Amino acid sequence: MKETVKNLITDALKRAKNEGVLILESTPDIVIEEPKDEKLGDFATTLAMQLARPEKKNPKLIAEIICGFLNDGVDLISSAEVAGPGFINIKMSGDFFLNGLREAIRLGSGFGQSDIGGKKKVLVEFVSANPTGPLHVGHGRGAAVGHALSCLLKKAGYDVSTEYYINDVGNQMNNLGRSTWMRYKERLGKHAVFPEDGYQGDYIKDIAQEIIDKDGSSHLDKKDEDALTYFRQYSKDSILDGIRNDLKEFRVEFDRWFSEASLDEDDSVNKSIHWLREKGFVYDKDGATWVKTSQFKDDADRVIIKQGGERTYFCSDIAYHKNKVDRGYDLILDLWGADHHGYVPRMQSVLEAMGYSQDVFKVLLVQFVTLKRGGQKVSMSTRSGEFETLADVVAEVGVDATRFFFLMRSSDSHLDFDLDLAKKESPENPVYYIQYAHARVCSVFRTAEEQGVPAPNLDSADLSLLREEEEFALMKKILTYPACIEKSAQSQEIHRIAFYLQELVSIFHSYYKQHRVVTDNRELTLARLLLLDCLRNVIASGLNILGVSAPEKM
RNA sequence: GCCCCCGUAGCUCAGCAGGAUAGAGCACCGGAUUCCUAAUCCGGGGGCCGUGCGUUCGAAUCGCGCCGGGGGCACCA
Repeated sequence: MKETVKNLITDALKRAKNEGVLILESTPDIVIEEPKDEKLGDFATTLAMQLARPEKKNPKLIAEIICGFLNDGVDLISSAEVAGPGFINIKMSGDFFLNGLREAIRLGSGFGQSDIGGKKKVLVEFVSANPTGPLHVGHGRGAAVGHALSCLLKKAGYDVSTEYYINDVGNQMNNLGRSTWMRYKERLGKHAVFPEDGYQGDYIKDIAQEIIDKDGSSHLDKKDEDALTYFRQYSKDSILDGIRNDLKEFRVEFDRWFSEASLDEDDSVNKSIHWLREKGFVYDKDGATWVKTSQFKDDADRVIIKQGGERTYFCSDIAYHKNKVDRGYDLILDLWGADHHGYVPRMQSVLEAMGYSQDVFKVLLVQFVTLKRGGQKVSMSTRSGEFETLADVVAEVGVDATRFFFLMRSSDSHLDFDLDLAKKESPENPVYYIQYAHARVCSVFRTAEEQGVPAPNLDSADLSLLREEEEFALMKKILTYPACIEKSAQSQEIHRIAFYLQELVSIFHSYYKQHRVVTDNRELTLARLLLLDCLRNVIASGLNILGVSAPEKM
């Protein structure tokens, strides 16, 4: 839409130049904005102010010249006026919006699809919680944001894949295995020393019980080492199944689950270290092996192999990220919890050392979630195992509300998640406000059908019958949907979609109150239905990006 | 000490590739239903945009300092 306006202005500038009224040595970048106050016009540009210097003219005068050309014989513009210090305010004609609406209707559910992504291959990695316990609310936010962002990027024309990285190697897995093993022994009345840094949660006891139910006490005869191998594997699989299931319930699925262990199978961890060593980025000190990240963005070198010969998490992460880049993605997007922010420079540093472009890897930090109940913070201590799991929250407030609450705030802001509010099936709850609009539109269509009004289409309905102010307000908002998609995708800010939907739907509710859609006037009814059909598409499309359902009835 | 995020209405937050009188929801007060869903709509009050300085014709928006809140600074993951 703005593009069209831009073209009209560019055209006006050309004519001004041809007639010698403006010099225009270089074509300026024309920025189209929407005035805060609608009464001023549909669009505005500060172009004249920008041109003041190069043209050596008063901005107001330049604005007047440009307005002259815009007002002269441009059908789509109804008026162009100078305001204030040199703003150009433009009102568009009804046809301009009706044309836009026709195009939106023609595109149907494809409306909003953009190609700014240029089919660039993007890999979005998110959640990637360690398989040592169930997902908590923090992971939930990451899951919702990651998934919604993937949908958004697809809609914006990127070629998106999603991935979950499973840290199924190392100390924590041993710890997990030992924790379950000890709980198992405890339950069977044997002497057991629970590891000091073991996993405390009740889910460990549940897994131990599962094994008892399945295998009885047969593992007691095993050597410690053999038992551990079994308990480690079993616990990991069990927890991972739980995670997969929680995510599925939360409507989040991944294209690929990438196991850290698989990086050993093809020796790629060692290969990465070797490669870095050959290039001189790796050295040995104090019995450990270090990588020279401080040569790049990091403020210290980092250990990749500990004194005991064990690898750090960072070590395999290097191989994993190299693997991701080598798979040919144009952009690697990682969503991390904000507590990992200190980890960003070292990852960037290693990729830089490896000679990859600095633009290929980007981390989005998702800030913390504070759960509130009755105005009180809900404590979330993982150690004691009394944290709120994602599954608990979903069970309490439902998938739609949970997802929406995670997505309605900028992800780099801390989030206060008010459980009482999210749970309410009442007007204070913003999810229902949007969903209700969709249901309402569907209801109008049911009424129309009952009254024998056929489904409208561009041939049967005459859109020029739409003349109400509120109808144009609705059209205008609908038509900014593609721009909203693009801006959200470019800035990777999913909350913009949530805000857009609330604004869009608010205009609809207001329109609905003032004008009846299904009336005796068949022609007008068809035109209004077609407008609402388009609206319904946009709401459904936006909600779909957020992973929130668009109900036909409420 | 260093690093990241945040500070805007009573509360939760938008706005921040500088622009016209700073917005929304909730809460509060007052109204609206013979008719397609009142989970809705309309109206009202409410703001030194944390603070100081700087850049600019113009700053909530950009830069620096300070204050306040959250988080992070492992041979943990």
